[in-house]
Amino acid sequence: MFAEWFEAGYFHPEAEGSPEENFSVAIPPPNVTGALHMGHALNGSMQDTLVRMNRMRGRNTLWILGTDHAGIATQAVVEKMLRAEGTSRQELGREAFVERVWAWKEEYGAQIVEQYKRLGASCDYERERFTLDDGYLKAVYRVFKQLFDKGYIYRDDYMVNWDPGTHSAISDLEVENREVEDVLYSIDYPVEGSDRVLTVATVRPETMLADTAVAVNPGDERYTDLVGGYCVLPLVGRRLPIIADGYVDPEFGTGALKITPGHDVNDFEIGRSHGLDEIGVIGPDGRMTDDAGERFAGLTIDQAREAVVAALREGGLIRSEEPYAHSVPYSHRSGERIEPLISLQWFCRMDELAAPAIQAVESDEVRIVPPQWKRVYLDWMREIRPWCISRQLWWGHRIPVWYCDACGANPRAAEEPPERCGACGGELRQEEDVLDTWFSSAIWPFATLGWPEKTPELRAFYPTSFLTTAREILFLWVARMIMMGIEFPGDIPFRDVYVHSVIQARDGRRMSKSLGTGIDPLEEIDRHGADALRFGLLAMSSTQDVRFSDAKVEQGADLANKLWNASRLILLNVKFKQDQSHTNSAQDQVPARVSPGTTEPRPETPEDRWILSRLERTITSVTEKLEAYDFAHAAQEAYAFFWSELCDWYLEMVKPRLYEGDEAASANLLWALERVLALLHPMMPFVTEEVWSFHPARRGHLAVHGFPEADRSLIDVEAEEEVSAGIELTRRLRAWRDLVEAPAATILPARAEGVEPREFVGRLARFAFEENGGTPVAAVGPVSVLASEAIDADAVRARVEARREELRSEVARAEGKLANERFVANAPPEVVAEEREKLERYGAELKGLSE
RNA sequence: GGGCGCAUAGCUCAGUUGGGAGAGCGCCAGCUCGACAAGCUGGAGGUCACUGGUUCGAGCCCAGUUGCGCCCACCA
Repeated sequence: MFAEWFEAGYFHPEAEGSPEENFSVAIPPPNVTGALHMGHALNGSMQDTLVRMNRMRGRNTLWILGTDHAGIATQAVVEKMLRAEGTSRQELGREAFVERVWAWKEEYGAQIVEQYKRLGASCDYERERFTLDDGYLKAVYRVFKQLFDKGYIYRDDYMVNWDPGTHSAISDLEVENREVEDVLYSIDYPVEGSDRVLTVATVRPETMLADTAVAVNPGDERYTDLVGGYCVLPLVGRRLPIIADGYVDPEFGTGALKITPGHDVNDFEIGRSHGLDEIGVIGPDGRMTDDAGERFAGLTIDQAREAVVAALREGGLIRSEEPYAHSVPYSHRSGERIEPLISLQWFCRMDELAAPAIQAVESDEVRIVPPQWKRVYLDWMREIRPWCISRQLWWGHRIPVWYCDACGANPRAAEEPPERCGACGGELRQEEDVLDTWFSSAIWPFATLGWPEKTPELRAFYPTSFLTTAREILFLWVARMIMMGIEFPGDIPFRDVYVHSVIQARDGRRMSKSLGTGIDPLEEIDRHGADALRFGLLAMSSTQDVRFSDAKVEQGADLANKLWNASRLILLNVKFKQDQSHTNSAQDQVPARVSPGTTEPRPETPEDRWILSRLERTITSVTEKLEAYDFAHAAQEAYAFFWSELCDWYLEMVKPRLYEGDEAASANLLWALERVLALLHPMMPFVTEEVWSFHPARRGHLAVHGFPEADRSLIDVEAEEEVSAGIELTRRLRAWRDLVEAPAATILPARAEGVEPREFVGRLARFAFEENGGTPVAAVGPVSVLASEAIDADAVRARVEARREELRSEVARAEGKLANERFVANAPPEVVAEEREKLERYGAELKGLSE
């Protein structure tokens, strides 16, 4: 089925028309390292549903597909492979290593794309992009150069999150804080020229080797006299100025704080404002440097901590040790503890870029749904800090900056490698570092369309229509796309951002590979089918996080099955000229493929008018839900209409007519089936397309069939009321016979009092309505059940008594309400009227039963 | 420390503006009804976390309490 769509070119639109009239989506690019996980499956199902709906509406629709080179993740995978081979990236050298990664990408990178096809995703597979392909690289370099020229990009020695695992700086957003139990050491620092000591507290005694000051609060009278003096750093002997800084909390510990500008973010800030020395004792490899002193150099951090503590203990300088729970930064990428250290990195100033991106969301030009995320976005953007964009990796976009070692001219950025130094003509050397992966992701919506070239695709499909995303990348990715979109192509990258919920594991934990809690969507597809998984995911999605529900996937599978079976009933029995020549002999009882025709509704009976009316209401409602990104209710409403109203009721109502060859019934069934298939197709493309292939009105694929638009003229309130009443009566009659334990197959005699019920009532409830004669034994609504051998008199009496009880309490309830003067006075008149009507109705029934 | 969210049937979740608590699954009973037992029919099952308030009326609004979850954050 997928191949048919694909080969027909439905997913590959011409680059025509304007973004306003077209519909386009840029897929959040999966990592090349990845396999389809449940997040992709959910996200993909949502996007495909809207993409297919809009394509069916006849809009020129593009769903751009591609993958992300995912710098750190991919490099790590290949490095692991090299280790298994007994070699390393250092041994291979940069060029050979990068070649290996490319080779790896060529071999495995296509996997995830194939998996999207299994899900049924109607992406444009012919326009697939990769964040490192040639055109994309050009776009990245153009962006870098322009930001550089504007002065936003600069190089600085600054405190960064150093990840000893990946040997690279990483951004604040890639750091996760974990609660950790550490030991808080209190250490005495002797005051110079005095026998006093300042006691400082730290969980990281090894960093004391890099201390360059001790700070106290300026208002702290205990230490006023010491400010301006010095401490002597134990083990090292360095003189540490005692400084005053408002940052220090006098309430915490002794109120004295050791300052380590080289290894602590706060201390770094304090150090810069006081002009303190910055000493680094921990190297990029996570080991102590020579500056830590002979005694400690070369030790790992843990070893150094032990050694420092031992040495301090020996000197009697540790005043106390106590357990201390606090949060510690860990690398989201490698899982190792982050070392804050000072390092020469490239940064991008964000203030100017953020301002219009804040404005765009404030004004709802970019609409964030659900709306609570708007504030989260705005709060973060208003506090935005410079972005460290360099990474000490080899896999990625090498920063397009060149240095001249000969004359030491200022580094220059260029889109193409410059030949020679502009100043002295000397050889140039390109920056070794690569860009943060998110730097290239940030330009995804327009770089994939060919920017900076003025391509037809860019003209036709930018800005894109919407973005679905998990909230965890709201800052990491979404915010940056908005900034870059406004800065470069000059327009927001998408109108709507839909932040979807997270599907958790069955036990409520996070789905994660490392926890072993992941559920593989491909296995679910194997087991239940892609349609079932899609339906299940849409139906279980919500505004809040939800646990993965096997039941919802099974509900989807059941729906697919029901669609097939109900269609079989309709298509095998409907009166329509069938072409037997295409009989599919491979499958038993599968209806023949039939020649094309057209369907039109033919509302002749109230039942016809009822189902047609209900169908139009369902179309309206499901469409509204989909447009509001309320996939769960859209899916479940479509399910409920099809299953309950169409199958359980209408099909049963019209069976006799269908078997007799009633043309109106046939026409209505074909019409309803066509519209239901089209309505469900965006959510469940495979089974609907398959069933459609047997529909006599078939013209071409359902994938490009018109999406149903509700026809208000078919809404019929009168028929809805009449048939609803018949359904209600049928239900009550069935319940009644069950309660009196009437044999299921027996047709019971009854008499209609007043209005004759619709024909289906007697048939479906298995009652025969007689004109006269018989002894009434019970009243069910307007129906008197007549005595017969099949009915046990005691059971009837019990049933009638039970009903009396029900009615008495209902009457009492209504009377109580109406006796309350304040209710009658204050409640809206229609509510009061309703209550009066109930009292009357129940009262009448009770009276009837008592006679 | 700040922000956001969640507690409703055995389970997973809905519940639009305040006017008799719903779905799917599970459970019980019945059913070879000319599509479907992956089905059909009927049924049982709820102190809407707790306390107080507003209101004629509260699952829904307000205040507080308890228990969970997530995000952000530079107290050693």
